Amino acid sequence: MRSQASVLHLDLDAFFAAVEQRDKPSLRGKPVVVGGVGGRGVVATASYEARVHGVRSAMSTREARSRCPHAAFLSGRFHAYREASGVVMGLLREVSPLVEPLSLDEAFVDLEQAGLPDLEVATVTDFAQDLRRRVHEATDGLTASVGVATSKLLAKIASDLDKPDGLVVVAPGTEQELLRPMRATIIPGVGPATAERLRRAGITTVADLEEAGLDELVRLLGRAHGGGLHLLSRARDDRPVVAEREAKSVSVEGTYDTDLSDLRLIEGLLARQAGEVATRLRAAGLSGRTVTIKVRFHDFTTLSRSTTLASPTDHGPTVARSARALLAELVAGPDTGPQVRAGVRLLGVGVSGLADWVQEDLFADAEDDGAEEEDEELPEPPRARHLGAWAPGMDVVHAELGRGWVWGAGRGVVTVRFETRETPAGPVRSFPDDDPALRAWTPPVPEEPAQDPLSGPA
DNA sequence: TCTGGGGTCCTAGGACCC
DNA sequence: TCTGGGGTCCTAGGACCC
Repeated sequence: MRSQASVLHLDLDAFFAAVEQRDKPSLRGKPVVVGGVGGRGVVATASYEARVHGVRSAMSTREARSRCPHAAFLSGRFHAYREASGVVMGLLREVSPLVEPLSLDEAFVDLEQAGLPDLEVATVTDFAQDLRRRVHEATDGLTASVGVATSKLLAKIASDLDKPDGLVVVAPGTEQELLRPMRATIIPGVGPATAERLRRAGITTVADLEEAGLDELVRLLGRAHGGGLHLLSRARDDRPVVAEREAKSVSVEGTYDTDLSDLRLIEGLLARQAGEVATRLRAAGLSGRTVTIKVRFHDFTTLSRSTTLASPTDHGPTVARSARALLAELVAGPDTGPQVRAGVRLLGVGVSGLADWVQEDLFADAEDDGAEEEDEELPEPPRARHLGAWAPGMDVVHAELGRGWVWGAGRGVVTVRFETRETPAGPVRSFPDDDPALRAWTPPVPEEPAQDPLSGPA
């Protein structure tokens, strides 16, 4: 534990939804829900206006629609989220060399490295308020909630106490009195399963955790988890802020609007995902030895199968071949074969066991050349057909009318609202969905140079 | 038509080696 | 005949986080 409040945690408020409201003036002050818009989508972020109606993260979009039918349901624009995140992370790195991003919208900052005159509560409070103001300015209006404390645990909990647009500094020495009355689930790592086990043992608050003692927690939750919780419940947390954390795996998965049972289609989709994984590996200068496929059936049971290669690869066809072999084993299995044929709702491919180099292996190259396969004509997956090219919320540009965003699409018509971050709320116009004057818009400059291609959505 | 996508960490058992 | 440990790698699954 540090003796001074020098760990800062910053969390952008309702991040995805806030970026959408910033960039879509007509949505400011209105309920906005960002997430999967298909039949099996879930909510990634709801604006505070939508939360009033009970819309929450991880809720199915179907339920969110029933709770808040008048909300704007948007599928998400990750280029915009990455851009905004890059601005914020850049700002944080200006302030301290030791910044640990946790996701696009969250980071720890080590204030011991920030060059403050001292780390008294008044000083870090002023500093944090100034930082929040600068984030607001640099992002054109996004708000951040900040917690500052003597540890990561307390800083993170504190940033949540006065959300949105809040600041809580936990005075050194007051950590335990703050923590004790709180639910055990306030501690990161205590999710539904752990909470239920604890509840059955009569443990619901942090104070209960503290009383339980190490032995009981280890008995209930296992060595690592129990031991960790024993320390955290006493506000004992020495985890350092770590700037660079290397990726350990890269994966792609997809849930389809209707269950898949056509084996050729499943194989083709898996091969496509393998190619995407390999492309992302190469973009990050990584390669890996273990290929894993993930399959979820109609009843939500999920299984994975993996295989480890002799040397690391970043080669699409090699990943695809492993994935295909793993699928073939499943299809041949007496239990899993019928499950696959009964319908698959999710497919995924991942590569782990990463190294930041590719082993020279002439023999592997020779094999690959022989095994290279032509891309076969694949039936379109149901999701693509369902959504079409115009996803709600996406950026578009019209040859005469300029930039706008897709308000809705269907039955051969796209509706666009013409407005941007810099304009007032704009007019709505509809077009045939194959109107050549209308194109998807992507940012002119590639991406934030500081952002690595592995950082994904939250 | 409940239940996304991209990750991390942990556990547990078996193989294998010393 | 009986009886070890420890360490590492691999696989599968589960919990959790944002």
